[in-house]
Amino acid sequence: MADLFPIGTGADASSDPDQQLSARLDQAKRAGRPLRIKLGIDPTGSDIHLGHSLLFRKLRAFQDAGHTAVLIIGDFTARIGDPTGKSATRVQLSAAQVDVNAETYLVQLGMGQAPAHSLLDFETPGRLEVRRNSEWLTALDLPQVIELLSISTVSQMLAKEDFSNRYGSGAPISLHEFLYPLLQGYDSVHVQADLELGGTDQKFNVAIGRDLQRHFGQRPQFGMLLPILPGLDGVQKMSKSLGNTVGLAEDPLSMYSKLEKVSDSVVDDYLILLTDLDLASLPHNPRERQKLMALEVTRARHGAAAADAAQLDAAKLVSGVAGSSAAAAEVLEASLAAVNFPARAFYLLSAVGLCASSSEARRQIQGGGVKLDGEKLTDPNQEFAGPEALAGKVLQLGKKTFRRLVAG
RNA sequence: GGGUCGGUGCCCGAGUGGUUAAUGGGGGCGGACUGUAAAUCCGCUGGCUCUGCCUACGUUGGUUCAAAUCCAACCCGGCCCA
Repeated sequence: MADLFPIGTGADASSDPDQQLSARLDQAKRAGRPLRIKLGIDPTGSDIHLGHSLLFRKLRAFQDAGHTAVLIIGDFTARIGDPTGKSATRVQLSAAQVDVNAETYLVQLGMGQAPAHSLLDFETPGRLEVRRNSEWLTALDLPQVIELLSISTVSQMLAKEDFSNRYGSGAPISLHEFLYPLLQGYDSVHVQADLELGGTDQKFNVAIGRDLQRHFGQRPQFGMLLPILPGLDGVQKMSKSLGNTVGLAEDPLSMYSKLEKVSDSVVDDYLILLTDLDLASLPHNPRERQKLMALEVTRARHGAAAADAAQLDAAKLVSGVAGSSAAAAEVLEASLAAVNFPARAFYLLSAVGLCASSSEARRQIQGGGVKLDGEKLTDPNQEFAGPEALAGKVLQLGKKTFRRLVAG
């Protein structure tokens, strides 16, 4: 399912360890050294989602085959922002924000957990290097930067679709954005990567890495380009900034509920890319397929028991019997400790975190979207004297959001 | 550096002195419907324990009873020229 780059055609390709991955593997094996598999992630958000998990699953497969995963936390490049797939200049992140994000990434990848249950193997010696690219990128001086810049050309950069689109439509492109592919490529030089993993949209960046490695006298890396997972909307790629993701850290219920609602058009893609199921053996009814996919993906992350429970709970939620059902056990609790009584309904909603603001809460109540223990609230000014009147009850916003109120 | 056009709410984009928290789309959130979703229809889409008060049209000042709308300076962007 992955594309290799370069493909390695031509007369002598099959034996050239720079053109044919199998030749490189043989060579490494004879030399008794593992390959260095580079995967870079920019800690621009705080969640790893299913789109990323494709890459990590592949990286783990390399680890299990005895190779060294070189995970690069792009703490420096994140501050520039990868222009790939972007139609506007990215907001630059602060160093502190990047640090926080990087930390949560590692936890989600399984740092501190046993390899059997985690996405990456953090424990077996020699299987994982975690590097931050600020380590070497902050040390570059101007002559070195100029050297990097001299390796590529303006027309090469403008040939990249994202840049040409923006240039063509008159959107601004800052010069520093041209630096991104070069810096990412320089990462490959610094860690001496044999192979870089990435989505198919990373081909340009991987190719730049090869150019730079050659320039600095190293043998160029291979690129293994994995398909891009479509997002929940079924149209655009799964991406945090588009809000169409399923996060690995999400609880089974929300993971399942999101997945069982994806467009029919991407159900098969998810089955192929995220599960090991055989498509031919699956039911043809689209709804059945969809639910099976959601269940299987949730199982892979949370285990069969939790996934099955999530499926049951999801069914109960839509049929509207959530209040007292088993699902209620999983409902988030909200403390009334921070609420100042007497509390009016709209204030309660915002104080408990169900609505972003009290004005929004007021509107939701007026719109008929709020229930308390299954009973619709109609008056935003309805007053509650004290916590005793509310403790233990379930406050509901819309069909999917619940909070069980607890005293203290 | 010169010329020119422009910067409006999450995004796009109307509005060129006065019922303007600011038309209209998109997106989002809620409601109805359905096999979930989509599509469709309806409501909402600054904040505040709210029948009132506060903050908003790049920034800062100014003119005026009154400014997103006029003036000045500055900041930022597009295009053309250098």
